[in-house]
Amino acid sequence: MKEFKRHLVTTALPYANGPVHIGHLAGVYVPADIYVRYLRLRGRDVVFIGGSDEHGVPITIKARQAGVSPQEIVDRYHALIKDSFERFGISFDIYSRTTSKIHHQTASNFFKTLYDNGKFVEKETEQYYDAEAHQFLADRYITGTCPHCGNERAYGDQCEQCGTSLNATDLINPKSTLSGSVPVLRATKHWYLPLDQYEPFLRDWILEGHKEWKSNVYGQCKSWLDLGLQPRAVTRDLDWGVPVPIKGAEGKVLYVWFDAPIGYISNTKELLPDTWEDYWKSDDCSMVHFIGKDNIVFHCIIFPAMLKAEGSFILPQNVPANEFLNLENDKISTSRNWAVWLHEYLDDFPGKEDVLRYTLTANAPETKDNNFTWKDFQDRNNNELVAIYGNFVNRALVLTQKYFDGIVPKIADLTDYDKETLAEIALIRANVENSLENFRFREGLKETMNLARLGNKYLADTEPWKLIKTDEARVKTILNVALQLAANMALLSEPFLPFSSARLKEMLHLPEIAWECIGNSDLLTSGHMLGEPFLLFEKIEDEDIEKQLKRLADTKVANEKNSFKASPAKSDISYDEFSTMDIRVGTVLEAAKVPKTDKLMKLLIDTGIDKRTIVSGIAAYFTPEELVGKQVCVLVNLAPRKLKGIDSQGMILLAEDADGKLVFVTPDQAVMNGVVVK
RNA sequence: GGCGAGGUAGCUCAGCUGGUUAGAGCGCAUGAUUCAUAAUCAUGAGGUCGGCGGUUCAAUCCCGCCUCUCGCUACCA
Repeated sequence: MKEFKRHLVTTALPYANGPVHIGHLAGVYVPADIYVRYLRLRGRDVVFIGGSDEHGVPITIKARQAGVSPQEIVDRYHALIKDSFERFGISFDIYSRTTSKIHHQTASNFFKTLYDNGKFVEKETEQYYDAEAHQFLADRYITGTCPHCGNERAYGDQCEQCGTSLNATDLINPKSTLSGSVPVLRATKHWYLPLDQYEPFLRDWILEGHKEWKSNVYGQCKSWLDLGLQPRAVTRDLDWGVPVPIKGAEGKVLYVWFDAPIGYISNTKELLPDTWEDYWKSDDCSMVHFIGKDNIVFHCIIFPAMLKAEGSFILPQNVPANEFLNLENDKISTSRNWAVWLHEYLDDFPGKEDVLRYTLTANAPETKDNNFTWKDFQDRNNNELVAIYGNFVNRALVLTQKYFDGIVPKIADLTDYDKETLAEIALIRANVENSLENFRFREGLKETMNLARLGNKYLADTEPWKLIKTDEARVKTILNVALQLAANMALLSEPFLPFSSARLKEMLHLPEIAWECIGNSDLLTSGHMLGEPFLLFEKIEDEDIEKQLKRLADTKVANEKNSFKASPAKSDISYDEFSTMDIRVGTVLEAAKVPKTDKLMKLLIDTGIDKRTIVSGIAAYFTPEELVGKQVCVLVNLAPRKLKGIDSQGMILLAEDADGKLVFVTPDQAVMNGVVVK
């Protein structure tokens, strides 16, 4: 592995419309912080960049809902996020934000450079425009009736009732959420980054040049490249963001995914106004992006293409993306409040920052999605941190206190076993280093704990509490060795457990010692006065865990209550309008799954009028066998539509339950096919 | 459906380019021990390495098919 002069470590910018939860921590911030702390301890030149992502449509919507300005929203969450990271010991060199002046300038200049060098393609498309509010509407600003489930409050990008993703133009009766007026389609011009042109470069750089990347990252990139890249719009019609810095682009801003990664550059600039280019534009700097798997394509495909287009920046050396963390066997979800929020954890478990850091690292989703449970959190604290690490330290200190008044005793003679034990430290250190250099944090942590295990074994084998009656000189040697192990543990565990490391150093009255000294057996000199022993970790009781579990159970109950709300009645219609719908009872004659789809079923229906083909999205809930012979209600005068190449002539009526399950609306006695439903 | 990642002991995970009896931590059982927050130490039980085929002298590791989980994507009148 090439030795770099400088290191630039970035973490995904959390979106400033909500607080940070354990999923963010486990996937991005904890591993990044371990890596950075390690590099610093090795004396490497490293900058650690973080910040809030504060632009984009969801923030403007949240602001509108709360009746405040977008700035107020981002101010609130930026402050909350920044503060909780700080309390949790994520050791950013800077945690800034994309609404900063310097970011606006940087992003603006970046765009301008690409524009001036002809790196963009201009395209005109038709988008909804609100004539009353005098602006184009992002998909999220348009509501209307979902063509699938009839929800009248579906958004232009997605219906939140049935989960379908939509195009704004799909909506029935579209309405602008700004003015309530009916939007009109109008042409608008945007700039696109022609990603397709960068395909050969990306292919060579990633697929040939970075085979060492994690398999999930490499595989995802390969998948994208093999599918073929499309030009992507880098601008939007919106009034919240970085204005597009060219003439004729008034009212347009940079699309949020274009401006956000530039935030890494801006924040470095803010931190190091004079020397930032040493990190961003010098081949002897290694840049590493810590992200979650949802961000792979942005950091491995799009941002590198942007950097390449600009021309003067380096590309990331690695992008160690993690998978996702689940919570108590369920997906973490901000909207469902299914999460452990960092700021709440810090309040509920004061002084236990390292317990969460430990649990999240030991169980990090490095290779696949993992599950966080409070029981596991308690077990790892009680059985590992307390029983192995804390206990060993406590034993060494308490024995020294008891026998030698807390003064590091002098070594008489080292036995072979003593020497072997001490020699083990350097081996463990090498293993930890190797793990961390290769982004294997789980493994590094386990290795670190092996040092404490070694200490416990050493004490059990040498039994100083027995020897004290017969051979005080030997006990002095034993405790000296044990204390050296404890001191080494204080140093070795620092990247992972910085708070405990500091407390242990304090307990040992250990001065600042270089990482390279780990493995030495004279970190504490004889005659050195130790501090008062206190407990490094405390047990976590069942009631603490039960409190957290109850909170989650309450959330679940609340979610179930909220999940089903009968949608409000639609506006009145006349009988004539109703009677235009021709609904008949029909019988299913044949049913077969449509190949190459998950949900579509092709049905042949005897409507009494004729026999016709209808395609319906019910394959997930019914088998063909149970459908044949069934009587159903059919809207027969719905305009035909092609689905997967099959002409669908009508619609089967179904009721969708709160959990999405579909149920037929069917006559409760057999009737003739073709009978009218009214 | 397409693509990607994953399916290894009760739980969480290792297993690097195929090679002797498949490993670790936690949990469990038994024994030892009492300096220590009943904390530790030793020993042990426990796996048809998702299923079926194939390549090979030899496959957890390579190839094909199937199946389950997660993600991206298509589809839902």
